[in-house]
Amino acid sequence: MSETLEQSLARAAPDLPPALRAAIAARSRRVRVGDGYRLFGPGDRSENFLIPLSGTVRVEHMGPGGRSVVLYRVAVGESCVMTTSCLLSGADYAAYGYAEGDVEALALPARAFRDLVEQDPAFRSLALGVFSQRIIELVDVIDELLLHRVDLRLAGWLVERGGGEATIGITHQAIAAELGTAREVVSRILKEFERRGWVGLNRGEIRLLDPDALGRFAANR
Amino acid sequence: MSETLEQSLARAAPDLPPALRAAIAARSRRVRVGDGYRLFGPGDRSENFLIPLSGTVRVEHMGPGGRSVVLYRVAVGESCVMTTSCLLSGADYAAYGYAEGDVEALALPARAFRDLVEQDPAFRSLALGVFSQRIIELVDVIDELLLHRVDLRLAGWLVERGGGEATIGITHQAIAAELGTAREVVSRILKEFERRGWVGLNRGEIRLLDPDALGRFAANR
DNA sequence: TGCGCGATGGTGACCAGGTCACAGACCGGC
DNA sequence: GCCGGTCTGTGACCTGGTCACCATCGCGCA
Repeated sequence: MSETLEQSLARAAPDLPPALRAAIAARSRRVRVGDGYRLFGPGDRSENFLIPLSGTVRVEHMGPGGRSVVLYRVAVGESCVMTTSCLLSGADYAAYGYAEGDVEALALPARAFRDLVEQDPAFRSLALGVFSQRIIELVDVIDELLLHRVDLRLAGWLVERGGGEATIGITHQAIAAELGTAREVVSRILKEFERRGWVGLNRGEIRLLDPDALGRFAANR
Repeated sequence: MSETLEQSLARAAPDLPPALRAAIAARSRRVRVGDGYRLFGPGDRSENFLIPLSGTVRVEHMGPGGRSVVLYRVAVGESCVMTTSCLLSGADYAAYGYAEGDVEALALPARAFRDLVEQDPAFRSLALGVFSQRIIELVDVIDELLLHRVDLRLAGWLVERGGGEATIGITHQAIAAELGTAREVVSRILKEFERRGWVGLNRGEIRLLDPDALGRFAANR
């Protein structure tokens, strides 16, 4: 891959103005990590504005008891603002970022971020848009946690995550982290779904036998 | 009160550069509402960037079942970004804003907000800072909700809210909304605190008899 | 003054979900 | 084929949320 940063960015974020892509590429470095790699976490001081070129970044919060929730995902061409936020507000990180799939990303240093905000109107609206988006997503997470009824949420999550595919490869523990609940709860509910014939269970995988029934069940919320 | 908007803003936000204060004041209108007034809510289309001059604005999220949580408070000189966020990201409101105390505020229309972001570096950093701050606060709320142990959280909340005062005037229902739990739960726990001699209860008020004990209890988290 | 009504608080019964403890199943490497 | 770690299943138990209902208070008003 002898592609320049700018070319990579053009593929990942074709909507950005070319001048902005050039400006970002000029001050970023390329980061490549494998599936599951921890890109950032509490205590790190590597304040970068991350822009995935391939793969996504899962941003999780971990509470004191070790339980965690997925706050949001950073898709290709979007950007993660957690680190930037903490930098700007002076607070410490409250989140971990993990690679999902092999991730290639641009890392724009905090200094360059500030400069671009000053100089480039398109970058400003990009940054503000991303911040807004994250705020909305966080409120959605809060809504989910308040609403609970884990069985309904799990059913909905399965259908959404399945996205037409017949099988989902994931552990119960990982699902628990997605939903902000405990592993045992996920196991119990999945077992119940299996009894009803909605899913088939194997180690590390879930077969969706009746996505429609799951969808209807989830819609009872 | 024949004070100009600019003078009011100078009192509320003395740290802002005078030129920025003038620019904000020039395009804002003054809003005055009484305690408890609903400043915004889902479905409204009055996109304003609110800057309280006196009183604070409580931003609450309400879930489908009618249960609510306080997301954050906007203090004097700060600003609420919920409406702005929704505007920028195209999503619908997920929150209500209520006046706490008699609130006087500047309302800066969305259009003016965008213009100021473009033109004024100080306003840009103000806006980005506020967004960052809110993100951190939302993650804190998520942390609290995950951690639960409502009795510990309630004890901590009482001490913090009391702030040295001997009495807090508030209903159990309102406390439940603060913590994102149910009224009955608050009543039960407060009753237990009363049995232990930590608080005294009267309709609409809570006397803190032993804040130290409450503090120690909360610290067990 | 006393009546009525809405807001507030108290309580018991019950269910959902989280925690703890532990066992069994599976999987890869040696 | 054995052994370790990882993943899953399950029962016992506790906390918290929901529901139903009543008691009490404050206040306006006949």
